[in-house]
Amino acid sequence: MDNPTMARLLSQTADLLEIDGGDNFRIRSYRRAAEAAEQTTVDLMAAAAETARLLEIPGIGKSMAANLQAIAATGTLPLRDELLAKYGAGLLELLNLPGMGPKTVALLWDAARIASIDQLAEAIEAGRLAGLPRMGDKQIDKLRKGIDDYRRSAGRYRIDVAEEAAQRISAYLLAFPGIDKVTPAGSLRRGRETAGDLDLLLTGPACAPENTGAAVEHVAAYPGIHDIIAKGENKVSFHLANGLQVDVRLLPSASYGAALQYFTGSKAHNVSLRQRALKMGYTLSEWALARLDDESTVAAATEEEIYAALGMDWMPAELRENLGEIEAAARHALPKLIEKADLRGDVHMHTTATDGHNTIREMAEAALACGYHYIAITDHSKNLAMTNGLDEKRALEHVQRIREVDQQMQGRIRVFTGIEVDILADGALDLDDEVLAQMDVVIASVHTRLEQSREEMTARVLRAIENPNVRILGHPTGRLLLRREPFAMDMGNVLRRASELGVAVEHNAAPERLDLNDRNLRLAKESGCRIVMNSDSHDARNLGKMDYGLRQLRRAWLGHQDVLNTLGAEEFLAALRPRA
DNA sequence: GCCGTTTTCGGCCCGACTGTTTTCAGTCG
Repeated sequence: MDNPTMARLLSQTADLLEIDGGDNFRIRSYRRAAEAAEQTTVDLMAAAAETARLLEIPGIGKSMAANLQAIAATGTLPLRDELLAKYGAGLLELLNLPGMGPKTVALLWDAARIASIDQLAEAIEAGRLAGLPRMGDKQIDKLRKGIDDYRRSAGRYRIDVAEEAAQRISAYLLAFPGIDKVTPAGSLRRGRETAGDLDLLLTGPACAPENTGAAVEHVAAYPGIHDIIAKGENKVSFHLANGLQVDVRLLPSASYGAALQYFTGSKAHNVSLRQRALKMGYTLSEWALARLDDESTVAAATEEEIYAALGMDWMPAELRENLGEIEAAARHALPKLIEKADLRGDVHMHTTATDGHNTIREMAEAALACGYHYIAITDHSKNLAMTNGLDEKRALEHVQRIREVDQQMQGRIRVFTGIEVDILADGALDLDDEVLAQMDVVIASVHTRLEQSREEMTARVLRAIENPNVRILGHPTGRLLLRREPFAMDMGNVLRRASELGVAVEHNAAPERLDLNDRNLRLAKESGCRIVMNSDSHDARNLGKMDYGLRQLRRAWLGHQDVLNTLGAEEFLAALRPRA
């Protein structure tokens, strides 16, 4: 069982306890433990053998350690099983409906023995909800609509989808006189891979308190709105046609910093920050940091002054996940994170020889325009027949052409030879070693989805990187690559071995790829594994588009020195595992 | 149930919006 699955069991137990009317602080502990299990780079299955290792994780105490050990040993948690037996599994699904919290779930259960979304839908149609406390016509309509929406899909949205929506809505809002600035907050600002909703903050004269009426009406008139969820004096919430929820907030400029801090989150970061504020005699809200005694404002206009008043350095939004950044900011020891200008090369791209849209020369010119010092051309190998993958003979001819273009560029940019080979089911590569030995950069990637077990998949990749020609492990987790679940691998083992062998691990920059998630990137950093950030471009226009991948690197606290292609051309080649 | 600038007990984050409440509970972020 992996960490996210264990985290889910704890989180469900918290939900069930809440429905059951359990102690709020005990419930919070289960929530906190679930978050800890989700975030930690410790492999909980392995750590379950040693209680001390579990206790080192913040949020895990004696009882939670015992719970994790029970899960590791039996695959289930007794308390959760007990509560599920009492209420049934459908109850947890009810919590997914908008406006449906534990109190309402408990009410529906107590009053009407409703324990699933289907039963709720049936009860609504049969009119059995009328007359229950807090169940007026509007509430029932809201539930009916919520069930429809939930069945239609919901879930989280890829970050580029949210960003595009943010840009369109911003352009509309900025056209209104008196709205000066639109700032996206929330997961979009923190650079997460997905966003559950979109938070937009508005400032300007039209957003001054007591004077927001016209601006609110303008927001509510946005042509892309599917339906309005809520509309107040300083907030409008709505759904777009694709189901994405947008929360627009109108703010006085005096409290812009407090609001930006607050709505950027994450929730865990904010909770910690407010606890810190309380200890210092302050209270922090979305309006201001204020004194507890006389309620006078200490800081509110900018994030910088709020963090400063709390004795901390300002930090980039990507770090705000309550993973130690608050302590680091208080010690004035925040890391200097990698930036776009630090990247000097891109060593994964395709050309017209296989499934790319541009020639070698065109890719080189485009990379030069991006300010890169070097690239590697890494077309597909023969196993990917659908891409016209290169066999041994064509691969050697291609190498020759790459070297010619390298000459033609006259040192303005270096063009390295390379190839992206496929890792076969048994861990062998699909091209001969003599050919691979000709390449500056050999990226080994898993492309085919085989129904292999976690152990088989791990063994397959471990064998592939033993090949001395392999210099970079590509698509290490295959995330979203096949639009299904990522490859299930023992990433801890793979990253550790890659580090020992000097094989670098690729992090793909495209929003639909993002090969390594936050946890795996942190794991790579802890393993001493070198990361290479590539675009995997199939089109010259995508070469410089590294923004999404960069934000993931920053979220994992990676700095310039942690990413291999921040080095110059010759240093980069020298730092890779020596060629066979 | 966790944790320690309140340190082994006694605390544990804050405000807006909604609906149905005649003064507030529940949900959400």
